[in-house]
Amino acid sequence: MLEEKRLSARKKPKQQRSRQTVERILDATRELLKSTDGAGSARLTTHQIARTAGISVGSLYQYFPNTEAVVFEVYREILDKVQTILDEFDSMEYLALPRDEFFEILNRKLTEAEPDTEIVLAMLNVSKTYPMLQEEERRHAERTAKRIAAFLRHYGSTWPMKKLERLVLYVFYMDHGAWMYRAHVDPERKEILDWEVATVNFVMMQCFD
Amino acid sequence: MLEEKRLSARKKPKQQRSRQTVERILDATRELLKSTDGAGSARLTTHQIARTAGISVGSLYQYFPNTEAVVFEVYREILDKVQTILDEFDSMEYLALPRDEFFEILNRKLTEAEPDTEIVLAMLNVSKTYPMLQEEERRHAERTAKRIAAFLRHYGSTWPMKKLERLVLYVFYMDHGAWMYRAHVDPERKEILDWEVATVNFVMMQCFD
Amino acid sequence: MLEEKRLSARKKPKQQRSRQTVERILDATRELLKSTDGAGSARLTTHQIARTAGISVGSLYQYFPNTEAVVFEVYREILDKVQTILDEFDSMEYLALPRDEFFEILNRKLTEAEPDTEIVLAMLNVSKTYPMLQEEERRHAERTAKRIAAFLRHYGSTWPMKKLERLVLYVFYMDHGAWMYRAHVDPERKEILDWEVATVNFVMMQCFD
Amino acid sequence: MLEEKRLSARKKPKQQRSRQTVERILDATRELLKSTDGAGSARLTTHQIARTAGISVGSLYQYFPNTEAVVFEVYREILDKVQTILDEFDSMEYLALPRDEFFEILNRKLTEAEPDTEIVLAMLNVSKTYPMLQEEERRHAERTAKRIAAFLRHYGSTWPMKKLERLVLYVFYMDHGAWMYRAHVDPERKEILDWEVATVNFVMMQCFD
DNA sequence: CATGAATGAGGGTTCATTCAT
DNA sequence: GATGAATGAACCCTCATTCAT
Repeated sequence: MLEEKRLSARKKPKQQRSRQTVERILDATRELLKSTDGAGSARLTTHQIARTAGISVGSLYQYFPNTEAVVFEVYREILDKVQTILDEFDSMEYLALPRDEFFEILNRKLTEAEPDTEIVLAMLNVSKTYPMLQEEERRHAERTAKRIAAFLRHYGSTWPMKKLERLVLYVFYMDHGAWMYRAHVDPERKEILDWEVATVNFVMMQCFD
Repeated sequence: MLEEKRLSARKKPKQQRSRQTVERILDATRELLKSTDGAGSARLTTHQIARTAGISVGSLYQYFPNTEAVVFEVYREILDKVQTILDEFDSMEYLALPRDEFFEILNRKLTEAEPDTEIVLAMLNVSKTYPMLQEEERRHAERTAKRIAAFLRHYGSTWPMKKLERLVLYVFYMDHGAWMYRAHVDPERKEILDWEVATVNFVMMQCFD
Repeated sequence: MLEEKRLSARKKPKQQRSRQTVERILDATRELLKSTDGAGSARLTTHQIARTAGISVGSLYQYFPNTEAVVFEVYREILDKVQTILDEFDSMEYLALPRDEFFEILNRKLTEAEPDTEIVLAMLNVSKTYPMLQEEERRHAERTAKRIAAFLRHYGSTWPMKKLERLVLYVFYMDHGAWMYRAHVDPERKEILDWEVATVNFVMMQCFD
Repeated sequence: MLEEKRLSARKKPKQQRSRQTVERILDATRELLKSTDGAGSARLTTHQIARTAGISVGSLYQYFPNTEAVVFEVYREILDKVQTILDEFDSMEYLALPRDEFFEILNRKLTEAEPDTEIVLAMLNVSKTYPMLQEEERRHAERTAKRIAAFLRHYGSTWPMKKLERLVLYVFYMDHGAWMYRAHVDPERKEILDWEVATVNFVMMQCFD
């Protein structure tokens, strides 16, 4: 009875035209999210998105069951990039590297995964107002923590797995803060990147003491 | 065109009864913010607040020009506590302490400034949906950064002032992340506190290298 | 989680003004139901009702949680009249009458309970499109059947109670048809009344064979 | 201004494929009507019908100008069966039967005309929401009443024709009620059939007194 | 002052219908 | 012919804000 609110796309676009429409919707959403500049209302409306995308509301609803689903799609694309990077490092080639080098490269890659700082921040903000996004965020955090914890184990940490996961999770959330800093204060300056990497390294390396 | 929205209370409550009403409104707001559990979207409505406060909407508008102003007031009280602490430490007495002890005490005090974790987190969340709150948050961050940067200077950092301020700001935002970690993952476990203090210290102390 | 859709009024009107508003809403609803002439779309909209009542949609929602609730209220007033009549007959005074007289009077009273044929018919029609109204209708039917079955028992029918209830229910639904006849075909002509009473009597009296 | 809505099929399907498509549409509609279970609101949507029929909306509009027309077609097929039965009885062969036997057979045939109880009831329900269906229903009722009245005349009733027609019409509508009873209360139990036949007989036979 | 009734713009969503491919 | 993408009017409902009492 309690019909689960769908987030998945409603309809698989079959024709060329519709694939374009979906892309336009996602683009418009990204644009709007950015335009709020990390400072914004954090709530998009279907009409807004449709207007920006140059389509009608009806069209939006052909492909997405609700606003949240649109935002969800945009978000998932961002999160997927992170998982892809982790997949890449989860290989003989990388895991053979010396510990410090491995994490140095990994962390740098993750930090630079999404070049569009504004949109990541906007996502973190809006996610607060969409319950399903919150959940996805949390799931993503946990999955990521698990995988990085495994890397730490591989490199010889003797901490129990659960504790390792919590540590990574802590780094993960802490890093949200770094995003805010970047967006609000210092979108260009290089020093933040170094600070960030240094901090992440410092915290993570505790597990080898 | 862009009519500046008023945030200050409409009238200064002078009589006993009025001050009581204002206080009831603020209490209700705090209560509602907390009840969102740090996870919620937390758009408050004027009716909600009024009902919780046991007054009528009309009365609410006697004292506040709009919802944002109410939330703003609550927020300002929280932020003020931080400034008060900084005032306290900005004195001969404290500044005579040894460096490590000074920052140890300061950081601990700041961390414990607002005992009500839930409400701070709720505020961080809702602030995203109220532009004026965002601004206030930013102003607060900068003011605080300036003052702590001054402390770091006092204790001998040779970094340029601007860079010091950025460093503190970085710590400041990073700490937001720690709040989220606490709320989402680990409201009880003690280890987070140690990690947090260690991290903050690590980052800050860079300016003395 | 599955928040039961409310049908009860939202707010008890406290001031004179609001009681008027509620009355205006109900009047408008009745008017609209009738104006469809038993032939109509069978679906009212909130805007329609509000416009007809000369108020704003918002006001409607102050007193009713949704359109269905408004219609429900109108309906309940009609059904209540029937229950009131049954209450009246459930008394020493009436139950002492001879059988044929008792049912003769009862049936005539029930038939004439709601003088506004059109609105009863409209209700029967719209109820199809509002699940909660359907339920109420059914509840009403069963309650009524039970009560009249008890009367039949009192007058000596030896049929089992359940069967008696079914018989009355049958009469009840059959009579819906008579309403349609009246509304569609013959709003004035007296003969229908006699036919109706005769039919009802004929069917009911079977239980005394 | 009041542009008359077309109900007839847009094109006469001549080719094999087209007739098949039309048939699929009608089947889908019947299926959907039944699935509302006699209790449902039963506003069908064009997309629903098309999907169920396994065709595209566009195709549906090739053959029917709008949803109402589709339902209309389904309805007409049901009503036509009744007329066909009446045609059959309007013949020397049947009219030579004794009165009681004639009506006995006729009523039984009519009752069993449409074996699909659910769909008849669904139609009675949805017809309320389509003005043109209502009209058709009424036309059908009047036509049928005229014909049966003629039978009654043939068998010697001395009532004026108009009055006879009204009587049959009354029986006709009353019987709608019986359908509802069956659907809501007692889909299995045999007693209802006997009650129904008895009632119809009782009412009709009045015209021979 | 306090109350709560009234307002209506605006957001979410559906669906009949048209039309380019 | 068939397809399904696109449209937008229309419905439902909420909530900030005003104002008569």
